[in-house]
Amino acid sequence: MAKLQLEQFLPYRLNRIAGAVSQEFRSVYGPHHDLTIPEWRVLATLGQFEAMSAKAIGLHSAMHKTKVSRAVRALEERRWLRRRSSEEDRREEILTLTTLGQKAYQEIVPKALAFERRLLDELGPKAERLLEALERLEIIVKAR
Amino acid sequence: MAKLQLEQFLPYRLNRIAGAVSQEFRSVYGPHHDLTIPEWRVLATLGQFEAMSAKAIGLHSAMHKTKVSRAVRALEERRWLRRRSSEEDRREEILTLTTLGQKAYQEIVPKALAFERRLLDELGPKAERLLEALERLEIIVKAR
DNA sequence: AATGGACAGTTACATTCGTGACCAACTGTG
DNA sequence: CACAGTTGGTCACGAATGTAACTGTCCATT
Repeated sequence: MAKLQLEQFLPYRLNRIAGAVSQEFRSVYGPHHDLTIPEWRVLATLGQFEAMSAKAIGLHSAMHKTKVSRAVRALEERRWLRRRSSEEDRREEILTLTTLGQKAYQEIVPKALAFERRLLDELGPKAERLLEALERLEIIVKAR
Repeated sequence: MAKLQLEQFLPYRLNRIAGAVSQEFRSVYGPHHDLTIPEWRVLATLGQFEAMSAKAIGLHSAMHKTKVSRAVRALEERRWLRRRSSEEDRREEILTLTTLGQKAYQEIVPKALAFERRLLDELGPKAERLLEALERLEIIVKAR
């Protein structure tokens, strides 16, 4: 009689751990800035690339276009980003962070990096291996 | 000016990969059995432990009690599990798989294990490292 | 230049999910 | 044994998410 130990099963473990890490990470930007995960991803992408369309943000941060659309509107209402329609293609809107948005980004990034470093430090020598394996796993899963 | 590469950022990568793996895995049991993830987890837990309360299932499979409640009802309506109230504590219900549920479990488990093995095989020697690191990471994150 | 298909982004609708209130049953303290 | 607090499970509600339809724009073909 075949059995499976759920707590050892890779898809389950990945989900569980990813959820726990995200939850923890949320306590980095949550209390001070009250961001959702989609909003954080949009902020992070715009902080990284300066100007970008919603479509491109979705591609880069692996989010559905409606998710991006809502996160963008939320950040816009917060005056953290601005949109202007593109010259070349008036269907798309070029999004950029406002000064306020940049300030928030600059506040959060060091905390985010510190959070990540703390995790990796606690992992010690296993950290390097984890990152390598994740890289490979990402490629494997993408290739389907 | 501090920057952060979202695509390299650990919480994001974990989420992304976990989601992709789950998505892929869903194609193992999805088409034939049309299960949601919570339903799969309940099934897997009962298949593993024979008899269990909803509370215990939630603890073991890391699900909110309402999620468990709904998944249990769905499986019950499908006649995959049965409930009887406990003798010792009449608040709780002891859940067990029906013959039908066991049959489904027996069908899915080999596919699930094959799916996992295929992933680990493709990871090659990195697989061992990944599992070790995940184990450690799980402990670290739980300890907060 | 006109038309049809593709595409960026938004909106409406249905589904899923978590929070909090709730009920029934247990447990401990007096 | 009475009462207060706790616990297992469900339900109602609001928030978040995905699917599908829709609007406006672009572009290829005629």
